[in-house]
Amino acid sequence: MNVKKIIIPPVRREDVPAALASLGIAVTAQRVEIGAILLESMQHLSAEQVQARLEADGASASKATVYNTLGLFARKGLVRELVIDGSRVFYDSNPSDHFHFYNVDDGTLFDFPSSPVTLSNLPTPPEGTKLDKVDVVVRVTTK
Amino acid sequence: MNVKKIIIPPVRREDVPAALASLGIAVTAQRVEIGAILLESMQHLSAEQVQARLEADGASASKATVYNTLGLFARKGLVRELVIDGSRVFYDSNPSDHFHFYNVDDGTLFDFPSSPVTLSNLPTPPEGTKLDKVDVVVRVTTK
DNA sequence: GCGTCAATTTAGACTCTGTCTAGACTGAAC
DNA sequence: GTTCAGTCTAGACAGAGTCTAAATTGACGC
Ligand SMILES: [Mn+2]
Ligand SMILES: [Mn+2]
Ligand SMILES: [Zn+2]
Ligand SMILES: [Zn+2]
Repeated sequence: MNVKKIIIPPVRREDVPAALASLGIAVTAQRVEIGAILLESMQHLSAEQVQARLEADGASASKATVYNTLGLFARKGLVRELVIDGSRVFYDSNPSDHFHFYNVDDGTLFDFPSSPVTLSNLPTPPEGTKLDKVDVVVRVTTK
Repeated sequence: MNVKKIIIPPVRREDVPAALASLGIAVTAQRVEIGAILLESMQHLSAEQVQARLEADGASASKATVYNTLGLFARKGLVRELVIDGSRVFYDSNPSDHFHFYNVDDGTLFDFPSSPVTLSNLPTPPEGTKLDKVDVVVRVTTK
């Protein structure tokens, strides 16, 4: 497999088990719940927000499971980890390449509108390393 | 002041008080110590690393002072806060615009070699917000 | 159905970074 | 030498995330 499989939201709840399986993620009740929450739409959720939605849905998972599951999903490429503000990590249910706006005053996080942003003349990675991913965060303040 | 004053390392220890003053930072013994450490060269240090170097230099400052001082320096534009990996913030003594490589395997952080990297067609910031800064982090793994 | 077993989940202790508070200290101004 | 605002300090506290050891799950073979 040279081209990485990508799952793009929205994914219907009933299709979540197959989506997990297609990425080699063993299906469990908790993983389906968490997957259904994330894949409902393209969004950016913290671990705490995921756990809050679980409760709201009448489901639940321990803190350890929430963290383990989000970490697993990120390693498998189902979601993308975003390090934005040092106080918590966000998980992005849109794993395709795109950039972000972050409002430092109110903490809101947006995707760039789809537009032909280009990053040119990227230097090659240092000797002995290979590119993993490029994160672009444009920080804005409320005017 | 429309163009922001920038201090570029290295700055000799004896010149640190004037550098602080020029940015409107009141000069104190602890601020000079911390400034001297950071401005010795272009580098990326965490709060913990700054405190360790203070001890190594026979100086010291409380944890609260280290954090307060780094936050103050960042607000005044002497250093730049870098959010790279969610476990701690780095302070970059090169405040001019530049991008970073981060090796996720060993935690090393490099500046891009100076090269004409360009980010084109950046969308305009969302209504009601204005651009603060653009952070580009290229994550690499050890091959 | 029943036992086995590896994978998963769990509660809660723990770690770590960073913040806060309340009092002590500093030093410039008078 | 008194005052006082700004700064510094120890240590309590908070919040995100990790770890551990035990309990649970569920697929599989019988
Ligand atoms: Mn933090
Ligand atoms: Mn963290
Ligand atoms: Zn996104
Ligand atoms: Zn840098």
